[in-house]
Amino acid sequence: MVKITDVARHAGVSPSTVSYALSGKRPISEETRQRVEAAIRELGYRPHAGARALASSRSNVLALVVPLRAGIHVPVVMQFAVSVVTTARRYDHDVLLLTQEEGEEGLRRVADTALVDALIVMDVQLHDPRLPLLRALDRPSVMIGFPASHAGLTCIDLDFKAAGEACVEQLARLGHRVLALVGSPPEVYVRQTAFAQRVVQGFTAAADRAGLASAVHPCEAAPSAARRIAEQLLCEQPALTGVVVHNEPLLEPLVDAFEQLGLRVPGDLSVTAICPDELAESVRIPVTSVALPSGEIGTRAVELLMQKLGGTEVPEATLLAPRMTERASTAPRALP
Amino acid sequence: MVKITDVARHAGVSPSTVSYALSGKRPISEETRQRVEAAIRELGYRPHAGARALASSRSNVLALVVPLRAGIHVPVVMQFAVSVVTTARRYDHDVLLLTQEEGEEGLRRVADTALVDALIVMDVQLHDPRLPLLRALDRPSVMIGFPASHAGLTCIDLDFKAAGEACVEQLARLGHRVLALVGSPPEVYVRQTAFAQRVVQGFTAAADRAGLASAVHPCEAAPSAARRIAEQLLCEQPALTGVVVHNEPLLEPLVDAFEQLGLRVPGDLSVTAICPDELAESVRIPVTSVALPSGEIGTRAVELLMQKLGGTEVPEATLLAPRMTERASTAPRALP
DNA sequence: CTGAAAGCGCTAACAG
DNA sequence: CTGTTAGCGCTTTCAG
Repeated sequence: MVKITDVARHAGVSPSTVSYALSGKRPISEETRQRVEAAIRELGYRPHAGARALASSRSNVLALVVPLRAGIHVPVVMQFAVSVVTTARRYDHDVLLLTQEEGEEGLRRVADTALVDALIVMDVQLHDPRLPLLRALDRPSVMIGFPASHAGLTCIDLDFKAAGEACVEQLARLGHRVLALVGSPPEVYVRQTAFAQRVVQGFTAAADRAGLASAVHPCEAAPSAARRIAEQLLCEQPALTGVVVHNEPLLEPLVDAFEQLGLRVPGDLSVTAICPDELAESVRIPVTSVALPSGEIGTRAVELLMQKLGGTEVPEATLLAPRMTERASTAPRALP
Repeated sequence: MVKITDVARHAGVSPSTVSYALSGKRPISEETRQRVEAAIRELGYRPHAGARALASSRSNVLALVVPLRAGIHVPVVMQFAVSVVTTARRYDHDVLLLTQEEGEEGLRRVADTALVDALIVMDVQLHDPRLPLLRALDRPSVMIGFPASHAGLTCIDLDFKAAGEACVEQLARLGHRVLALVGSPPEVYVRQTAFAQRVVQGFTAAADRAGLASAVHPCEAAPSAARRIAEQLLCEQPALTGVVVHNEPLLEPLVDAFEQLGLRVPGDLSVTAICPDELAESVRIPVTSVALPSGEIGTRAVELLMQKLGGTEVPEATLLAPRMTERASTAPRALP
């Protein structure tokens, strides 16, 4: 293995000069830098990550904790993970993958052994048991999602309440008076995942404000549930003309189910969703939607972490404003 | 930060004794071990990962390279990643997440900097550009999937050829004489992903052997493609009664499309698939399928790597035998 | 702008 | 069964 002293000797400089040439932490004359770089290239030198971590107390590794639970949409998690890795690499960091299953002990382990410099935690619950730990850890962290109280923590997420409102307002603007929200699976609400509840809050508040009739239906994510929920909706709200879907796997099957029940989308029923743009676009009838920008959230999460690692203060809460795209699934309410 | 010398002092032993008590690499008297463990607990000691890696030249981290490409089914990748992480933890290892995008340079980087001890590479192509590198690296690796030639490498995967054959044989047994394979998206074949081709080989070979008519149709993964491909199949093979689906996102929509075209499944058309069991079970008409055991493959991949790290020889090729489960989508061919 | 040298915290000979 | 000690390869004062 070629080490820094080999490079130094080859370039006719001291090891510290090589180190500084690499880190840029102090000025190096152009000529010396050239020689060092040449030596590095010729010898194929790669600094040893462990030695570096030991000497500098920085591992240049971030931990990413991904959820495994039922009711979360896998492609969103994956897209998020990819954007975290990609962004981390831009800052010369790598990403260690942890599963939710490892729990608090896992977080403590990677932080206390200095395996990672900082942590990103996904799928935060309203009363997440990891909160006290994250506050106590000597390493910075960013949470995707908002717990009940985030004092002393850094959180980022789509503004799901505003997203729910935006969907309602759009439908209201189109003249719809009776709305329904088809939400996430019941277990997601039971375990108090904040984002699901926030959508409900926004949806209900906006509907009330606009004087619209509204109903909320948590729903299994299985496509087979689509037909059942569609029938139930039409039965309970015969005058229904506007539907908001916050349940990725159900979106396409639900639109199909409506059509099979003889309702044209958007002729009889306007549909909007909160989901990744790619999904909304891929439905047979492209769906008007508020984007779930997993990629952007991942990128921003890493950027926040990098600022914290650099000693910069960052806002405790970052709520991304909803961005709605009109597609083929919404239209003005047909006159009776 | 509490370090090993603190623990040693607190327990009245030498640092090396603490180290050995932790690693078990040499016998420690019961009494001493107790004292050391007590000291560790009382002080909340955690060995520093970097220091450990430097001194032992083992980071206890594995690299996992995940594919990002179009045409791969995200939940399979995710399930695979989770099983790798879970199994790695059982061996006291962590997992560093790399994206395909980083390419060969990424592999070289994490290997040469000693960030990781070993690598797992997914989505291997027939003529994968990473092969020479993996052979040359001084660290062991395991590939998920089989390249054209795997001499000097370790590969593991479902036996996709046998899986394709199993599907045909099952349909043949039920009396079906005209079969079609609805495959992965064209780009998957174009870039020569081995597993997709192997399914085709197995399907075609088994059909020919049994004297059955057969046709292969690569197909986009979008649900919207289902209706189109269904019509095309029936048009080109009017006598079609057996379909093999190797395209996860298309499975449910395709079954729906057949029914909408007036074909009963399994009454008029028997359908089998190669996909994760959970997917096959979740379709409205549960589908007879050969399981894609991502979890098992992940586990086995880690176990192979651990053996290699331990200096044990392992087989170059591990092909998992297909396991077929009969469900509601297959039935004997109706008499004309 | 550059060098010398003291660690970072742990492991693994070596010695007993 | 346990202790002593010499590194592992790099960063970062301190000195010039």
